[in-house]
Amino acid sequence: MTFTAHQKRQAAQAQYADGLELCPARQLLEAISSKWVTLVMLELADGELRHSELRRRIPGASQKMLTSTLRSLERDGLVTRLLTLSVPVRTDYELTPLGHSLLGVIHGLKEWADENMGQVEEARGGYDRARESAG
Amino acid sequence: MTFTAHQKRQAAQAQYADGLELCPARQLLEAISSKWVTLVMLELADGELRHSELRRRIPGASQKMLTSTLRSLERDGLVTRLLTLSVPVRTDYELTPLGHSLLGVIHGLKEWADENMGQVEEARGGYDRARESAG
DNA sequence: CTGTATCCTCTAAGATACTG
DNA sequence: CAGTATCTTAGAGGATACAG
Repeated sequence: MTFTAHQKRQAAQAQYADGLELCPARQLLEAISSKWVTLVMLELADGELRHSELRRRIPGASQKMLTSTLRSLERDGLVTRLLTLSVPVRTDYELTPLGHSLLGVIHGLKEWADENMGQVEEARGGYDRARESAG
Repeated sequence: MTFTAHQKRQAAQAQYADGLELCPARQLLEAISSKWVTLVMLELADGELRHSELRRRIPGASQKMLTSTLRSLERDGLVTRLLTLSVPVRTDYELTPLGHSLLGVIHGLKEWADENMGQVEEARGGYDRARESAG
């Protein structure tokens, strides 16, 4: 059995892609770039909150997305879920120590963004204007 | 004209979502979480590289994705593109100062990931095992 | 109140083929 | 060598209805 150059390239790409999935930094990026993750974590920074309170504070998130975000945070060991079996039910969410430590990284991102996204904004404007006039 | 509670909620969500798009931190996350952005930037950390060299170093990226990643980095003012009109054509890519500064944030992410993704990995395993046995 | 189950849409990412 | 143009697909995100 022999392979064409094309097949070899495909194989290399597939292998590289698999390796990427295992890269810790890649996984972290995928975890925190999901739309509501950082917002939820920021809200929980000052202490535990009920599900309904989170919903009130992050009105953009649908109920489904909020729950699924919280589930993935819980699964990743970044948030703990406390269920109180009263009627009606009550659930509180709280950051774990690991979650708090991740919050540090998120603040780093936020800081850079606040300081530099203006420049990025400008660059985008310039780039777009150049294409517009040039075609 | 009056509105139902449902319509009001919808409006609030839409408005909140629009605000989110404008949030610098959100934009930053969207910019760097695109699949090949960080890899390209890391490769360019030590100096300029040709298109073909980048392609060789990041075999997982298709030609299309590499070009489109480089375009968006250029648009954001993070990378400069130097075109040399020889035959065949030659293009070199290099980080801008802004790009280098962003690299610092990326290293922060990477560091946290290297130190802590093991714990996340463990938490995931525990969570999944618990569901498996409990159902 | 909290959470699940469906269905739907939109787009990032990829495969492929072509041009200067 | 570098880049563009199409077509396809998988999955994130969302709307809605229902359940414990």
